[in-house]
Formats: sequence, structure tokens, C-alpha cells
Amino acid sequence: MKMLSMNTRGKKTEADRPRRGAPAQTRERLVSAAAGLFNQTGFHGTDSNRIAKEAGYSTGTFYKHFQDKREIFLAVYDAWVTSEWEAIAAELSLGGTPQELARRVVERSIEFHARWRGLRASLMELVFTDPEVRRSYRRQRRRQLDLIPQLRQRFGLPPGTREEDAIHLFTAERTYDAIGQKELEALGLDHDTVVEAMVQRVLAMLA
Amino acid sequence: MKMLSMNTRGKKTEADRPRRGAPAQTRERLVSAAAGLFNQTGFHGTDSNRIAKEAGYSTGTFYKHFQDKREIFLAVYDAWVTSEWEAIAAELSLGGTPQELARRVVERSIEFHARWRGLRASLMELVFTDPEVRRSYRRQRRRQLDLIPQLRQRFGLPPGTREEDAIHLFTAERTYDAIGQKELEALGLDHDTVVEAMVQRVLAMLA
Amino acid sequence: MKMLSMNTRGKKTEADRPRRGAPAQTRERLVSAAAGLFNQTGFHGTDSNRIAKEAGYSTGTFYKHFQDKREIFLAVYDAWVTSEWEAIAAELSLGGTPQELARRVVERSIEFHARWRGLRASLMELVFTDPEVRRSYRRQRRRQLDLIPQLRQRFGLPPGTREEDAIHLFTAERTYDAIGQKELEALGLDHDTVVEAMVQRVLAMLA
Amino acid sequence: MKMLSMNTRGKKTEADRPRRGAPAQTRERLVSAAAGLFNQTGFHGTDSNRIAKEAGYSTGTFYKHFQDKREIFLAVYDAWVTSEWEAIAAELSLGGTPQELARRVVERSIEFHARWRGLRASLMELVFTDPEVRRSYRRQRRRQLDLIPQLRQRFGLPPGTREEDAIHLFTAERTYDAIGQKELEALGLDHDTVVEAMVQRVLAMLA
DNA sequence: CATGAATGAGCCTTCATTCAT
DNA sequence: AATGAATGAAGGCTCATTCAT
Repeated sequence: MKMLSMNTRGKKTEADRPRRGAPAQTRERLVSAAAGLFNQTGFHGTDSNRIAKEAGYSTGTFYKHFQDKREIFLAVYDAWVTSEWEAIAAELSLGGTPQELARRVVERSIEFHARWRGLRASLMELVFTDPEVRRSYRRQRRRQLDLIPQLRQRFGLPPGTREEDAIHLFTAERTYDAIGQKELEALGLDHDTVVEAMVQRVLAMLA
Repeated sequence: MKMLSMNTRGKKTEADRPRRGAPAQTRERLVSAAAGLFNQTGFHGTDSNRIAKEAGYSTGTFYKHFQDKREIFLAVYDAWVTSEWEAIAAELSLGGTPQELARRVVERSIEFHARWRGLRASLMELVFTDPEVRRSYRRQRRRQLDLIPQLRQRFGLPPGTREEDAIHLFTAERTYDAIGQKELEALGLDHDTVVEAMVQRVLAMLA
Repeated sequence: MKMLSMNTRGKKTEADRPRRGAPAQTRERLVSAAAGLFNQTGFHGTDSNRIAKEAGYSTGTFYKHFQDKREIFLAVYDAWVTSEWEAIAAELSLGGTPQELARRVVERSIEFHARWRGLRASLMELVFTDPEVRRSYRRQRRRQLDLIPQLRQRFGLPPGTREEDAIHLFTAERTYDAIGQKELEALGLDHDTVVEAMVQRVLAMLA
Repeated sequence: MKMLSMNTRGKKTEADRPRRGAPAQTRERLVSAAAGLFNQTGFHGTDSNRIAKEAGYSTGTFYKHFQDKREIFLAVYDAWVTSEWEAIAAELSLGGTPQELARRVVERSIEFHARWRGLRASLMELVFTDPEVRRSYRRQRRRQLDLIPQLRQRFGLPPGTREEDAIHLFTAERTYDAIGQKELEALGLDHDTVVEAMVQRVLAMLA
């Protein structure tokens, strides 16, 4: 999703001017602004009026497009997941040795978690708090889990168990979060070593 | 910590009555009530007046013992970590084959994450949002990480890398959360298989 | 007024389609929709965008035809009063014994108050709140009061005092409202007895 | 209710100072302020923050005592009805010829409706809009209707029909409202003549 | 004439925190 | 040490109205 590839901080740029335009564009701008703000200040730290203003609109416009703050969070989450999938898919389509491929996927994922670490923090809380967000989150995880066997097949590899795949996803998710949040330094760990270990794990999954 | 071994739900019990007691007792009751409420409704969903009332005290008393809501969250977090450590330590001290030991540790951890899943959700968000909480959280992780080599030594095993240990901790944390939040069912995974896989991983760490 | 003879509920019907028609038609459709909505939800409970949409037009169109919400309320009030007068006049023109006539007038009035009870509730509040509405309302009352002597004359009856006539109108207004609002049941009163009493009062006025 | 005998306009007086006092007093002050404001600006024209401020409190205090604006309106209505009943009862207890008594009751009622005409306007709308208000209003009417036979008995008079009594109440209510709202002048009616007519009606009821 | 996206003042309500008792 | 009434900033959301197209 283009809209999420930039604007992590919610800054208004000159190009964002046109008002009274297509609703879809407005909506996209709001989602983009919200993404930046949620990522910076967290869901609870972001107020809906601010989202509108940041997107270049006034208070009321927000509520023409979203029923409430929760709804726009869901939209942000969707956009973000989509953009992550697209990035990973792009990486996979580039080809190369399994080694190269694994490394690129890991790097791209880390980048993603780093850029959106604030959003992820809010997400994890809302997954607990809000049934709708939970539903959305789980749907994505399920899709991800379903994808792994397909990848194996594509690379002509023998199947693995869904349970092992899930544990791998959990590991990856948490580890990438740790890296994105600069937790490694705080724990006295070497960044490259951890990345390398993750690359190996990805390879192991595919082998 | 005794205070956290019960009262996951924040219910007032008959024994909670005595007023004007030792300050330490008051504090403990407040922490216990807060733990239950944070766990149920999350940090943002819990109001500080409610904590006091639930503990059997008045609003003002709360602020006599804690500077703000953040501070009591930190206290809850501390109490909770301590109680988890104690539980794990107790498990380890029971002895048995490595197999038995690993299984008991995994089971106890899962139990913990399940019981305190609400608290954990809030924690993950506050780790991002609040520097003080982040500091606390990282201190604990560091301690945990430092402990693993000691365990290996105790069992007369060869040393491993800190990075691998960290990844194991990440895996464990995220997987136990998933189990605690009933995510496995939602993903179509078999509970026992996942637990078994985790036991194997713990064993592998120690081997 | 034809426009008010139906559509008490503000439902869009198939016939309401044609757009870009004569302005008068547009206006009439808006008034009709507004009447239904005001009657259902009250003046404050009706939003102006909704009126436009219900009439099959867009927000802006509404404000092309009416300066503000108050103005359309006034228009609705006018249309409604007119339609009531016409109904009563029609009843009177049918002839019959004074008995029959009185009964028919009372029945028709009750019907009116019942159908438009929501509008009446809003009216009574706006008469207090809004000078313009007050002026309109009083003009109507005055016309009504002026009519009574004419009726007496037409029936060859001796004149009465304007004050007694006014009190009769007050009685009728409030009693019909009570009936329209199903207040009688709530007070444990017999509907027919009350209606009969009102018929007698009308007769007494004319005698 | 003393609290409603003054302060029709919601002005803060010097004596209203004491803060941090008994909750009952606070509540009473809020009700009194609300009464004044509702009466002046109507229910919809009054905002809850303003009520608090006018009573000498801050925003939050309002919501410690009332769940919402509707609830305080109900409280105001109750206080007002009570005070009216007390006033009428006081009048009745003074004794005198039926003539004198009837006149005093009429006069007192008119005074009441005049003073609280804004509140009455809001009431009539809310009776339509809000089921809770409707319930309250009807309960009062029922009590009033139940009282009339008791009065007749007390004066040793023959019983009348409940229906006629109800119509009398309707007449009185609407006529007193008209007088309170200065409608008489607008309709070209003589004030004293109307009052006299009402006195006669009251007497007729009791005879 | 009509559209409908956009506006923004303002309302209701919550809740962390203070402070007089 | 405890109380609990009071505070007030701040946030979510609505809706009458405007205006570029």
C-alpha cells in the first residue's frame, strides 16, 4: 500500500493539499495520518481531532469516513498488513538462492517491525481489549500460516507441521519486534548474530 | 508473592476488611486489586478510583501510596514477575529428569501467561509508551537471560550463545502468550503438540 | 394540503423520484419529509441532512430552499395548520344536525392531533424558545378565535365572550393532545366518555 | 421545596459558597441551578458544564451526582412538582369561603406556571421524546386526578366523574400556560375575565 | 438547480489527580 | 493514615451550515 510506504510520522506534506476531492482520497489521507500518529503516540495517545487535522481536514470529516477511532485503527491495520505482504511478496519474486532469499525476507520484515513498532504495541493491546481487532489480527495470522505450506510446495520441499510453522511465526514476530524496539542493545546482544540466527531458522523451515 | 497468587479478578473478599492497618498491608491490598483490574480491563480501561474502592479504600488513600497510576502498574509488574520467578524456581528445585523438569517449567509458564494475559497485553503497550516501564521490563529480561547460563552450569552442560538464548526467550514468551490468549484454537493448532514442541525446545537449550 | 395528507412517517415512496423538477415541487417534498421526521423524532432529534436525504435530495439543496432548520419547521407548521383548517372546513360544509356536526369536528380534530402529536410536542417547545415560531403560532390562534363568532353567526346563534371561546380552544387543544398521546389510558379514563364530553362542550359553545 | 421557591434565573448568590460540603447540599444546588437554566434556555439550550458552573461547581461534580442531563431534568421536575403541591396545599389549608379558596388556588397556579413556563415548555417536549420523563409526568397527573375526589369529600360535596375532572385539569393546565406565556394579550383577551372564568370553573368542580 | 464533501463550534462525558476535613 | 468531594483538562462525537464543483 503506497499510502503506508512513507509518512510514518504523520507529517503533512505540500502535496497533500487538494480538498473537496474524491472521498477515497480523503479516506486514504486520514488512514495515512492515523497510521503515523498511532505509530508515534499509540492508540490511546492519539485523539481523533488530531488525526483529522494532521490529514489536513477538520474534525467532522473524520466521522464522515469512520464511525469511531476503533474503526480507523482497523483500517490502518489492514493497510499495514497489506503493505507488508506486498513487500514480502516482492522480495520473494526477485528470486536468488534460498540463502539470499531468506536474508532479504528477514531484513525486510525487521525493517517493517522497526518502522511500525508503535503501531504494533497498540495492536497487541487492542487484540486483547477489542474483539473486532482480535478477529482481524487472527485472520491475518491464519492467512500467514496457510501461506507457508504453499511456499514449501513452490520450492519443492517436503511438508512440515502447522504447529512448527506457528511457533516459527511467533518467534519471528517477537524477535523482529525486539529488534525494532532496540531491545537487543539493551540486552547486550549482537544485532548481526541475531539476524543471522533468524535467517538460519527461515532456511530450516524451508528445508 | 503471595498477594498475586490469588485475586486475578479483583474481587473483594471478606478477609480484605481491616482498615487503618499497617501501610505495607494497605499497599499490598492496593497492588492486588490493581493487578486484578489491570488484568481484566487493561491499564487504560482501569480507573484509579476503582482500584482504591476495589481494595476497600478511598480515592485519596490510593494517592497516598502511589504517585500515579503508572507507579502502581510498575508495582504490579514487579510483584507479578517476582511471583513468576518464585514459581519457576520452585519447579526447578523439585528435581527430576530433565524431561520432567522441562515439562513442568513449560506448564507453569503457560499457566502464568494464561492467568495474566490481560496484564501482559497492557505491559507490551506500556513498554513502548512509557520509558519507566520499558526500563523495568528490560531489566527483567536481562536477569532472565543472565540466568540461563547459570542453569546450564548447574546441570553441567556446555555453554550456548546469549543470542540463541534470547531468541528462545522470545519464542517462549510469544508462544505462551498465544496459548494463554487461546490463539491456538483460532489458528487450528493442536494444543498438546505445541506444548510438546516447546518442551523439546527447552530441552534442546539445556543440551 | 395534499403534501401532508400522507407521509406521516417520512418514508420515501417510488413516486418521489423526479429530480431537477420545479422548485416548488422540490420544496414541497422537503417540507413533507421534514414533517414526517419532525413528527417522529422531534425538532431537535431530526438532523437537517437527513431531511434532505429522506426527500431524495442532497444536503445543499435543502439550504437552497430554506435558510435554516427553523424556517422549514415554520413551513411544516403552516402546511399542517392549513391542512387542518381544510379538513375542519370540509367537515363543516357537509352539514347535518348540530350534534352530528360537532361530533364529526371533534373526531376529525382528535385524528389530527393523534397523527401529528410529535410535531405538536416540538411546536410547544419552539413556541417558547423561538420568537418567530411563537409569532406564527399566535397568529393561527387568533384566526381560530376570530372564526368562532362567525360560526355562531352562520348558525344563527347568540354571541359569546371571546374569553370563553379562548378557554374552550385551550381545553380542546390540550384534551385532543392527551388523546393523541394516549394519555387517557395512562390515567385510567374512558376514551368514549371523554370524547362525548368534548362533543357536549362544542355544542354548548354553539348554543 | 424551598430550593425552587427562588432562583428562577440561575444566578449565583453570595450565600452559595461552601464547597466540599454535604453531598445532599451539592445536589440541591445543582438541581436549583439546573431549574433556573432549563427554565431560561430550555433543556436543549442548556449544557451540563454550565449547570455545574452556575451552581458553583466544576464540570466533573455534575456527573458525580447525575448520570446525565436527562436525570437532572427529572430531578428538577420532581422538585418543581413537589413545590407546586406544597404551595397549593398551603393555600387550601388557609381556609376561607369556597370563593376565596378557589381564587387563591387559581392565582397561585398561574403564578407557578408563569414562573416556570420555560421548564414547562421543555417538559412538554420531553414527555413526547423521553419515555422516562413521560412516565414521571403521567404519574403526577394521576396523583393529581386522584386528589380531586378527596377534595370534594373534604368539602362534603357530591362526587363527579373522573373524566370531567381530567378535562378540567387539561383546561387549567393549558390556560395557566397561556397566561404564563402572555398569550392572552397576544390574543386580545382580558386577563381578569379569563382568571374569573377559571375561578368559576374551579368552583363548579367543587359544587 | 443540484451535489455532497467539508467545516468547526460546541456538547456530553470521563477520569487522573488534589485537598480540605 | 484515611476520607471522598471536588477539580478541570481533555477527548469523542454530532450536526447545522457552507461552498467548490
